[in-house]
Formats: sequence, structure tokens, C-alpha cells
Amino acid sequence: MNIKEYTDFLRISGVEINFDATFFSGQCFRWKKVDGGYIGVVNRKIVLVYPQDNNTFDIYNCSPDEFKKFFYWYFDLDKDYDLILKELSEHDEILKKAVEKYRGMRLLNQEPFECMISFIISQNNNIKRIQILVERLCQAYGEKIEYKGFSFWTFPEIEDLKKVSIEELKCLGLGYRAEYIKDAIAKLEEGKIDFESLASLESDEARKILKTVKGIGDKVADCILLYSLQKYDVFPVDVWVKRALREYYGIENIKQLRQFIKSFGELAGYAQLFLFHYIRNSNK
DNA sequence: CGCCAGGCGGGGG
DNA sequence: CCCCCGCCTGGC
Repeated sequence: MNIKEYTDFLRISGVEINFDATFFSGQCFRWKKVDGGYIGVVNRKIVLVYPQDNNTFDIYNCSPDEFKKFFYWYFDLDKDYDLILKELSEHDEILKKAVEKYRGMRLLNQEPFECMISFIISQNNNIKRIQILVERLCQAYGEKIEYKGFSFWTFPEIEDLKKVSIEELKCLGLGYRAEYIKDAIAKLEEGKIDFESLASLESDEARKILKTVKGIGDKVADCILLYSLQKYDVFPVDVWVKRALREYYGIENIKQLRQFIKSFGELAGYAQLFLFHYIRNSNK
């Protein structure tokens, strides 16, 4: 990888990133398309990304230091994707196709609080509505930031949300999830949930603790573990994945499912990312 | 109007 | 443990 500094952007070359697949695979909800690129709010800043030819992209509003310290991690660039994708391809034919089609998709390492709240919101909702609800939450309680004429809001901090009532959250259209969000914040405040200590635990232990929050079940817990706590042995299962696993792999029960997930070892999360995206886009 | 959407909690077998 | 139902809300 090579980083070249220009007056107001960095040119990163030697890394293959499929931004469409990465940003719109359902692992995150705040990136948007702009003319020729993508805009997002990450690390409390507005960031613009413009893909170029030959495994190169430009990134605006990001210093070389910030790229090395934050985005290198965020885009999962410390991993050897050649190796990961090779192993997935060798697992079976379905995964081989998924990997071929979406080569360059990255598993994002996101901020745990944003990830937790976003996936609590995601339950029983479609992607479009998840995006709208997350955006409303940011506009109501986040901090307004600007860059090159774009204005956005940061994702609210725990401090910003702890004084907000359930009723106020419901006004945003969150419905019964408002109560769940409040419970998550209360448990964070009380120290019953602590992301740092969760990250140090085995996935099964961490999942149990996350599930003590009202509104966090297996699926939401696994998304938090995989997308923000680096638990790559976790494989979130939703209705789509369940259906696909039955159809493609003949998986009918929990026992078979556990065995299937275990067969990927530490790459289960990567397998899920590629399988899920492949399934979602091939069926329509 | 009913049904569904990238689940979950609560109750009952 | 497994199954089943209702659920805020908005779109179709």
C-alpha cells in the first residue's frame, strides 16, 4: 500500500476496495453515494472517498496520520484478504462464486456504540428505514459538522443520549425500539456493558453479556461482535441467511448450523459477509 | 385493508 | 429448549 499526500486529499494505492459492496452490504448504515464517490461520517468527521483506476482511491478530510491510525484499521487493511478469500473459496462452490463476485468487499471495524444502537434499530426493519431512523437520531442528538459545503451530524455520544427520554426517542419513529435503546444506554452507564472488556472475552461469553440488554438477541449481538468488536469467528444469522443456508447447504437445524459456522473457524464473519451479500443480490 | 420488513420478548408446551 | 404470537412504523 502506498499513501501519497496532495493538498486536500490522500491518494491510496495498492489496495483493492469494492466500496459499493463494502458500504451497502448491510454492515453499516451511514455512507451515501455522491457524484463519483462516497460520503460518510466516521471518527466524528465527514469523509469523502473517490475510487480511481488500478486499486487506488482518494480520501478527503483525512491526514496521513489519521489514515494510518484510524482508516487502516477501519477498512480492515491490516488483514491479508488474498489469504482470507482463498480460504473461503476453497470452502465450497457457493462461497467461491460469492468471493469472485464481490472481491474487494471489506469487513469494516466500526465504533461499538454506533454499531450497537444501529443494529438495535435494525430489528424488524428494512434497510431504507434503518438509514432514515439512524440519520434522524444523529440530527436530533449528534453534533453538526461541515466540510466543503456538506453538512452532516455525528452519531450521538452516550452522554448525549442518556438524558433523552423514551418518549422523545419514540417521536423519531423508533417505536418499541426506543425502550431497547434506553436499556442499552442504562447498562453502558452502569458499567454492566463495557466494550473494552467484551472485546477481551471469548465470543460466546461476550454474546451472553450483550444479550442482557433488552432488545439485543442473537442476531443483533453477533452483528455488534463482528462489526465492532473484532469477533471474526461470529456469523450473524438472520432470516435471509437462514433461508439461503437451507436452500444451498441443506441446513435445517441449530446443530447443523453450529457445525457449518465452526467449519470457518476465525473466518466465519468474513464468510457471512460474502454469503449474505451474494444471496441478497442474486435473488433480485 | 393485510402483509411484510436483515428480531426480540414473553408466554406456553 | 422450541414454538408461537404480538409488536412501532411505513411502504406496498
